[in-house]
Amino acid sequence: MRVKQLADEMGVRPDTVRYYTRVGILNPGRDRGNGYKQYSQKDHDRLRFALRARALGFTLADILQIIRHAGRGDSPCPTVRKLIEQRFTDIQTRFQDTQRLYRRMQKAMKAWQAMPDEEPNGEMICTLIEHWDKPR
Amino acid sequence: MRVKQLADEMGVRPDTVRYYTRVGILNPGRDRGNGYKQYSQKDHDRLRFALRARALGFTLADILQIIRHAGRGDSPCPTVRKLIEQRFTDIQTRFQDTQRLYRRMQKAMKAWQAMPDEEPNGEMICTLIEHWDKPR
DNA sequence: CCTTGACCTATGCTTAAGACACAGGTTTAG
DNA sequence: CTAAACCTGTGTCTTAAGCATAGGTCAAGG
Repeated sequence: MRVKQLADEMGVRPDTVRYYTRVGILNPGRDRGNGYKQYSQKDHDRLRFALRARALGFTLADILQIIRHAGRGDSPCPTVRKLIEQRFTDIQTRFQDTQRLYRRMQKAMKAWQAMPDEEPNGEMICTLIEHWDKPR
Repeated sequence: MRVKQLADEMGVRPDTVRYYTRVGILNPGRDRGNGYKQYSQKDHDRLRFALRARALGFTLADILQIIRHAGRGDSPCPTVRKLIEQRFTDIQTRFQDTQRLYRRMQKAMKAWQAMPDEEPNGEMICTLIEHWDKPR
């Protein structure tokens, strides 16, 4: 199986398959003759696993670590439980940051409705941005 | 004024000042003699502006565009109003994506509390991940 | 005068997860 | 047999800095 076929079956782009190959999640052989990568059923299973793990917030480095564990016969589950806690903390932080920014932007856009456009002068580049949060 | 002094005054790292210089937001001169960058009051004002704009969700490319506008004497405000709408849409999308992932992770972690660790077999790498959302 | 150590600087490389560009190879239709 | 459509591998680009490295500067001490 070649890049495009595998990508189409899993609903991703060929570049994603190539990238996962580059980082070592997939290990295709090579077609002697034209040098094209040849993906096996094992690669197919791994890609399916990787996409599910990514949808749960694991990084590709996490996924690689989990696969390596499983490859040595160990149960990867304890690692998985530990890793998802770290990723959960990360997402929590990102969520809060994004929310704060979201609200700040909303507030600014609303305040700007009542403000006129002004020309830049020596000190100020844009009064909207430089005055948006100190209306006093 | 050199890199560190400007960075300290604005509460950022020297690398941030260097990066903003690389992308063209700051334009220091050079100290003949030792070749160190020399930042002026104009750079100081620009950095202050850039940090405020970044805190409102503008990208550095946006900021550069706004500064260029102002440099030609045009009022950058119409551009600013247009750009923040685009960034607001971006953040809205990111906020929703992050929220969805946050909830998915929460759900998975809860479901996993009742699931045992299992060894990997031929098809499965980790049952937690491969079965988390189809409990039948 | 010289040296040690602390601090500072410029430059280039690395990051995450792909997207994109490009030159060339392959396959299918006519 | 050729032209078009499609596919492939490789390399570069993206954000907004963080980090490593090698070397320069400055003050204190001998």
